[in-house]
Amino acid sequence: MENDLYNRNAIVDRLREFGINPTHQRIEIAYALFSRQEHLSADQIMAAVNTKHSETSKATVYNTLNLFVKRKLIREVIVDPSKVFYDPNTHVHHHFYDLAAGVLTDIDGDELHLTGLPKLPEGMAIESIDVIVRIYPKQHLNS
Amino acid sequence: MENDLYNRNAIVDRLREFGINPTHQRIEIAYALFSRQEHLSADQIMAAVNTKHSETSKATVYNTLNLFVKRKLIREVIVDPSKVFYDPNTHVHHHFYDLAAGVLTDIDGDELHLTGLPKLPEGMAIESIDVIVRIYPKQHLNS
DNA sequence: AATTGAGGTTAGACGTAGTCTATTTCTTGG
DNA sequence: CCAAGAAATAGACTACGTCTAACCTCAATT
Ligand SMILES: [Mn+2]
Ligand SMILES: [Mn+2]
Ligand SMILES: [Zn+2]
Ligand SMILES: [Zn+2]
Repeated sequence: MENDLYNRNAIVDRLREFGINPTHQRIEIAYALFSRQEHLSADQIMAAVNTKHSETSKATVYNTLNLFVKRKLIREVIVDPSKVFYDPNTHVHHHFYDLAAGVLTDIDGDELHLTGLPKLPEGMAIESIDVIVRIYPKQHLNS
Repeated sequence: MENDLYNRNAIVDRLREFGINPTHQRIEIAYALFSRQEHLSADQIMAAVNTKHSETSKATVYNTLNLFVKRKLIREVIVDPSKVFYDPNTHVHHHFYDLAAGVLTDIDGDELHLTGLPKLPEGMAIESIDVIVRIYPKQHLNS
């Protein structure tokens, strides 16, 4: 993985671009997300970062993810009432959410379009638009 | 409110239509949602139902809301990681979410349209499509 | 080299939405 | 009235996320 776009050197640069001091824990957490390019929960990220030897506390995982979100290095996806997913892809895009597997998949922002958005309530501005397409396996036996 | 569409008699009928045995607590919870026509959290519903004298336990509030959702009498809206909202409006529609106030507002399903939804992953079917437009007051000082 | 202080990490207590369990109460039909 | 299933309940419990207070790291200052 020498010329991986998401090697640790590239990640250090990326953190700096976003005004984030690249500490060891921050690099590992960013690496977990960017090298996989998947949607992970805080839990999954903590597990990924602590596989070899326990390096990072729960507090740091949450501190770091919240910092990354605030600096817009990553994005939060809220689809499951029981946990937040973190998304290394900050391009405009949307999501399939597989209800059976609990897995998110990207829908390209160039494919899916919205039309007819009504004017906003007075004095309001848009922060973001999230489209979630909830899907399930056809042969799924529902409770 | 004699000829309210959402008086308790109409609600009893509605519960029966959806195969729900209309007990006292279920009627009160449905009434809280349908008479207001607002998006409420479990917490707010419990408060609404227990204003005069405490009639309904937390367990019953959650049992009942989950039953209503399963029978599709109401719908869940997942926009805030800290609580679920319950929506008495089950027509196809979407939502503005005011991040500052924590309040949901409906966007009519006839106004906002989606185009270019890619084909689903193999063997999957759509359960629902949620569009959340997150908005904030323009003069909002961000953290 | 010692001191300082800011930024970062940590363990573990804490808050809290939602679930579960064991028990009690209600309803309904015989 | 009785039996039995359905519903409601208190309160223990779980789990995600936050907070606090102590500790560590490191670079700037003396
Ligand atoms: Mn958050
Ligand atoms: Mn639920
Ligand atoms: Zn994504
Ligand atoms: Zn709605």
